[in-house]
This record gives sequence, structure tokens and C-alpha cells, in this order.
Amino acid sequence: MSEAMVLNEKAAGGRSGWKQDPAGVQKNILAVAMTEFAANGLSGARIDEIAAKTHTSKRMIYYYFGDKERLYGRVLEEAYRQVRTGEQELELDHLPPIEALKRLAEFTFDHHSRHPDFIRIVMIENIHHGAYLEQSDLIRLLNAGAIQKLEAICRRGRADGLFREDVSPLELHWHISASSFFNVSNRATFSRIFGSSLYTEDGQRSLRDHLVEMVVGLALKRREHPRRGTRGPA
Amino acid sequence: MSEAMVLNEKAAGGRSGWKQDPAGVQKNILAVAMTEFAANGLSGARIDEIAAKTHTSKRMIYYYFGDKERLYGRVLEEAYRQVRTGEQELELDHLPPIEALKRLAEFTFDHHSRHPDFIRIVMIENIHHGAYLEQSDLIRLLNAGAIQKLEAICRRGRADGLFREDVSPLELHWHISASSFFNVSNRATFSRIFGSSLYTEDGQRSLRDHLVEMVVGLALKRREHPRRGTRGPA
DNA sequence: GACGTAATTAACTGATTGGTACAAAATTCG
DNA sequence: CGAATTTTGTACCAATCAGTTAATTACGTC
Repeated sequence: MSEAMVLNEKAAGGRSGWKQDPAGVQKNILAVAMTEFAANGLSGARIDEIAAKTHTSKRMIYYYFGDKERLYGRVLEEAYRQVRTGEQELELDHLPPIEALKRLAEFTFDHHSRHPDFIRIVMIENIHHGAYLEQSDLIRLLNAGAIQKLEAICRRGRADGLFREDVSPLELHWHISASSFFNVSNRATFSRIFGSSLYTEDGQRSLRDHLVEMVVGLALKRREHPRRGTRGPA
Repeated sequence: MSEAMVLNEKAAGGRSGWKQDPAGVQKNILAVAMTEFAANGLSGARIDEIAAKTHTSKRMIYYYFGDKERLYGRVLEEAYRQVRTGEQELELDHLPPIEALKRLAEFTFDHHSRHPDFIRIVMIENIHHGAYLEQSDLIRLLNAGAIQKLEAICRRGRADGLFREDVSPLELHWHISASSFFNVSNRATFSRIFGSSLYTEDGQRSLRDHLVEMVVGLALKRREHPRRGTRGPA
């Protein structure tokens, strides 16, 4: 004990000339943690590894974030914040409803592609049954307006007599999200099983364009009678 | 050492009257491991926990499967085997192309819903960048014919002049998979953010029916000229 | 300048983990 | 039947892990 104290005195000696930067340190930890959790998941990521990749020490992770799970929860919030912030830049009000819907679907597809770490964090969160998301008021807040753009488009589309009366912004959002998310989330397995042609530039454009076509088809009023008992738009 | 040997002799004494069942033990381990890996992921699952839930000892896990990762790899194969086996039961050849496509899309959506553990294992495998799937010849074999049914439908649809000439079975498969998979994989986060209305019986039916409608719309030849510069099926 | 608090580093800790060593019972084969 | 092999269980092990302790430096206030 007294020997350990002596050793401590020796080892700690000599560190001086530094400035406190609480905000910077927290930010650095969060950034590194985001990468590590996205790469390895909550269970797989290692605090020592995260600490080693920051400009600070493991102690500060516990000082600022409490424990591993709370750090992960903060990373989850930060991931949502970054992505939702990126979505604000999309301007649709000046476009006619059909154009606006297409633009939104295209943007969403590409936006997901641009944020693989966000996709992975959400994948990991789903593996953990959304338990950490459940505890976050911030994520709820960040997502509160997530489908308002779609709602506005649907209102306008219906008012113009172009969209179905029963079109559901929630479902449209779901379908757009499904394809946009899956495109990133399952690329590893899908491409290994079925080849990587869909993950080329042409393949991605095709997927995106067809998603747009399908979503618009879902939103628009039908113009034909059913054909052969099917309800296909034909 | 000699004391440990004595203790070993004492502890091991008294266990007799058992029959060897190598196949049964392996099967039991695989079943338990599937549940544990699906629940906790590769990193999060614990060998001791898996062993405790089997009818055997941890030693047998290593005896039969070598190590944790190889066990996981076998679980992955087994998951694919079960799901692909389930898909064989679908008979489509007697149906007209449009009906067959609809039936396939519906079946796929429901089939995914019925196998949450498979979905979770694939999610986990994607977190691990498909690295374990990459090492499996069996999975490749199991998936070799995964889109043959779709290919046959598209051939028939094109021959009947109903489907687009450039319809891609691969893309159709992708779109059907995207929605079917996302429906299970992201339920935890989606429902926490947007509510659970889409995960009721009515909501699921709506999602499935709209998926069918969209996919059929993608496959069918268009019957109209573009409208207002859009390429929507209108 | 003294004091109290915040921020920071390095070393330490007990528990857990995947895997191994040893031994015993069951089974097979010549 | 005996020897070799397979199957099985228990106890053990070194490394890793998330988290903690002790100490030092920086900073703000009086």
C-alpha cells in the first residue's frame, strides 16, 4: 500500500502543462466510441480499445459517461442527431407533390448510403431490442418530426387529387426506410450470396429508381380497372 | 496437482449408466446455441451459458465444434438450412405469372415473420461483415437456387407478354427481401419511434399487401404514357 | 495565496471468459 | 476379452474485461 503510493507518486510525476478541455474530451470520446461500437457492437467493443484511440485516458470515459452502456446510449443519441440534422437540408415545399415524393425517396436512399455507421448502430440497437433507444428522450425528440415532410407531401398530393385518399405517410415512410436501410444493413450477406452487381453504381441507381417508382405507384391514385382479377397497377 | 487428481477422482466417480448419443448431443448444443446467439450475438453470447442450457457439459461444445466461432458458424448454416427448407414447400408452377409473383411475395413476407431467430442471426452476421458466411460452402449451396422460383416466374411472365422485358429477378428478390427482412429486423426501433400500428395484424396485412402491389407494379409492363413528366405508373 | 473543486493520468482489482487438462465411462473392433 | 478409441464430465487456467482507487495538475473564487 505504501509502496504502491510511492510508485504512484513516481509515475504521476512529470505530467504538467496541459489545459482542461472538458467539451473537447467528451467529443473525442464520443467520436471514437461511435466508430468502435459501430464496428464491434455493444458487446464486442472494448473500453480499453476506445480509450486507447482517444486523446485521453479510460478514467475520463467513466468520469464523463458513467459506464459502457451509458456511453453506448450517448453514441446512439449522437448517431440519430447527426442523421436527423442532415435531413433538415432537404427542401421539398416548392416542388409539386409527385416530384417532392420522388425527391424524398431518392434522398433517403442516398442519405442512408452515406451513413453506414448510423445504419450499423441502429442494427446493433435492434439486436438489443431497442432497449437503449427506449431510455432516450432525446431520440424521441429528434424523431418527432421525422415524417412531417411526408405528411405534408401527402396532404398536397391528396388536395391536388393526385394521391390516394387512404395513402398513409407512415407506410410510405416504412417502405422507403425498409429499402434504404436494407441496402446498407444487409449488403455483406446479400452480396456474398447473390453477387455484388446491385452494389455497383448502376445497380444502386437501379435499386433507387425502382424504389422511387414503387413508392410513387403506391401513393398515386389508380387510373385503371383491375386486370384479370389482380390489383396490379398494370 | 496430486490433490487435484484426487479431487478429480472423487468428483468424477459415480457417474455411470449413461448412453452415448453423439448426434443428439450435437443437435442439442446447436439448438441452444442458435437461441443464445440470436438473443445475444456472437460477442454477447456466453459459452458457459450455452453449456448450462444444454443437457451436456461445456467440454462437449469444444469437442464437437472446436471453439466459439466455429459453433457460431455452424449455427449460421443451420439457420439458413431451416429457412431454405421451409421455402421448398411453396408451389408456384401451376399459377399464372402474376398470381405466382404475388403468392411468392406474400409467402416471403410471412415466412420472414415466422423466423425471427433466422432474421436476428443474419443481422448479427451482417454486423460481422458476413465474415462467417464467407467461410461456408454449405450456405452457398443452400442459397444457390434461392431465386430460381422468381426467375421461372419472370420467364413465364415475359413469355406471356405481361412482364417487362428488362425485369430483373434479382432486383425483385432484393425488394421483396428488403421489406420482408426489415419488417422483422427493425421492429424494435421503428415501433419505439413511430408507434406499433404497423405491427398489428391489420398493419402487417397492409404492409404485405402494399409490398405485393409494389412488386407486381415493378414487374408488369406499363400501359400508359408518362404523366406530367413523371414516370409514375399513375 | 489558500482552498475547494474539476479535470486528468496511471496503476490496480475482482470477476468473467473462452478454452484446456485430466480422468472416467461407454463403445468398438480384432 | 482386452486394448484402443470415442464420448463425456469436472475442475482448472491465463488472459481479458469493465470498473475503481489514488494522486496530480488546472482552474476559479475569495
